[in-house]
Amino acid sequence: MINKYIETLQKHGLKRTPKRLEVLRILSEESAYISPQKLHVLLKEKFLKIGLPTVYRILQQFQNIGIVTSIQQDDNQLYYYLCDCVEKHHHFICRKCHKVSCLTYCDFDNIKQLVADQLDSLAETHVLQIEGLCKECLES
Amino acid sequence: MINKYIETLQKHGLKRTPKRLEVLRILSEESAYISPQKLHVLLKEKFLKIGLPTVYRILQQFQNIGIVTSIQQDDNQLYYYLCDCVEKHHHFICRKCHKVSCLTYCDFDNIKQLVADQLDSLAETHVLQIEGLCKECLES
DNA sequence: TTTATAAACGAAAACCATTTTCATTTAGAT
DNA sequence: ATCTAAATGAAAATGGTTTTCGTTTATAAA
Repeated sequence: MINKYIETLQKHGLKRTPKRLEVLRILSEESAYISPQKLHVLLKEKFLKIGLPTVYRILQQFQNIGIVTSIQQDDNQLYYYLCDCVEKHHHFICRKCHKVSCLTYCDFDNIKQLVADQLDSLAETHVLQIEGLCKECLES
Repeated sequence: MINKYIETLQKHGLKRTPKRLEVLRILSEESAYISPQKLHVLLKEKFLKIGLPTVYRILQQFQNIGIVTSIQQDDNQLYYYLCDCVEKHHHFICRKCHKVSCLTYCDFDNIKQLVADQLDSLAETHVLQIEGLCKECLES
């Protein structure tokens, strides 16, 4: 599974460095979104010397090449999660455990049409963030 | 038009201060989203002494009582715009002139159902941000 | 395998939006 | 007119994120 991401790295001219690989490993084993700070703590378990700027750089690069997505929570902080995003879809985020789940849903074609009809405007991008309680958190 | 917002202020126990009224006036004459910094500059044209913390406090309070909405742009900054939001709807934002337009559209009922069906989860909130080019910016 | 080079990285500081603290002022009720 | 909680200004603090720059490393070519 990680191999697919490594290919994406190389396709975009990003070198295959130990730190990038470890970030991929951590993110792929994590079902919840994660803060750069927490990722930094996890990375320090493996690397004696790794700075927070490196973590930020890696996350930004990964976001640029489309293998991570960032979300902004109410605390005005960025969080990140891994998603290949091959097909258009959205994510459901549990506000309690922070788990991110893919939702087979995207209404952008409809939205584009409505924006054209109602506003004579051109919709180019959209971001949909859905939050609530996941199955496990509902049961507990 | 502003009167409605003033009522909302008082309904929520916020005093009718000159600075809050001026913020309402500026926002109601502004069709684009605005940064706290720019709002501060505009407010200083009328008030000799007004601090940035006051601007932030007013915007947060207005957001709490539902008369302004905040959005986060790629520069990691918060911007604000006025909207009464009486009915469920979303906004279209022009990425060039930053104008905010209401769009008669909300698919949340459907989303709730899909989240229940696909994930056995409960969708509680959603944020949809639609960006593109408005009519004027398309023509120019 | 060695070498060359651009990319990656660490350390430290800078940046800057936002928040907090606290003393003073003010809006609105009595 | 008086009172009191809310609002505000000033200054500093906070803290997430970015920049700078010198050093190291991944990778391709020799």
